[in-house]
Amino acid sequence: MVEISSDVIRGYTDTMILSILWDEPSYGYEISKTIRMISDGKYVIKETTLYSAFSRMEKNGYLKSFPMEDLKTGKKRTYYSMTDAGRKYYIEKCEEWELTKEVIELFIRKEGV
Amino acid sequence: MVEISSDVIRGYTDTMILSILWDEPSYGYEISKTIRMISDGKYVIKETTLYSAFSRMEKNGYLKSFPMEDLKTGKKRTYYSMTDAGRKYYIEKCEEWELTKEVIELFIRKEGV
DNA sequence: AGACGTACTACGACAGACGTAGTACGTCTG
DNA sequence: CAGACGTACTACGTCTGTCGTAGTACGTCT
Repeated sequence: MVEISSDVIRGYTDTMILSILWDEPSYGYEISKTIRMISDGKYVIKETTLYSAFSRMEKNGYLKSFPMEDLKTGKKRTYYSMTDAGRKYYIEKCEEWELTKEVIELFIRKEGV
Repeated sequence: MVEISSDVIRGYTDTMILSILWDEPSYGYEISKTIRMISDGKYVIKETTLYSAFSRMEKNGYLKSFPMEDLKTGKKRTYYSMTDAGRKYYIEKCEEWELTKEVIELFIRKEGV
């Protein structure tokens, strides 16, 4: 069973989170469920990784947190929304990804080659 | 200028090195030049990163080092060659890469989308 | 009553990448 | 012929992101 190593994901958890926040604000638990769902269970972000990413990104000005009540349950949650800097950062990371992918693939052998 | 962040490469430097050692043994400086050449200057591995990867991989049994004279210059160099475990590891990393790439791309927006 | 899901926070460990520095030797250049 | 530069490392310490462990709190389900 091939598994994704955290060393590869490292540096892209932020991008995943921002990708989800692009359209609308959300909060921790919901984001983690969304990531699991989108990746079809192939990647499950650890809680500590998630919340440390939040505080890092808020410190860097990519996110803003605010308390809000969950629309469905009415419970108080800590929501996060993207800032303009966050959108810019996300777009840059997407460009960086294309380059990184290209470079790494120069050193990868496809199955059967 | 988009640059590759070390957090993404993290965990794939080993794979790059092994990729170069697949066909024939080589030594530090030569490997670093080869990586720079293959990636067309897009990725330049730091010396410390390279040599710490060597000792890590030798400890893990993926590489074996031996002293040998450079065929061109006749100078003594520390050569590294892949073990069977190294080849197995490299193949696994290539498979892992395919999965990782798939997952990350689910969170990446292509230019203009 | 206790398990489980939800929703966090705090603290510390770990590993890989990197910065800085130093050594040594040979070649090239002004 | 002195100094810069390329080659070929080694040693040591720092930083950062991920993750393990643990704890809190509240609601639902069985």
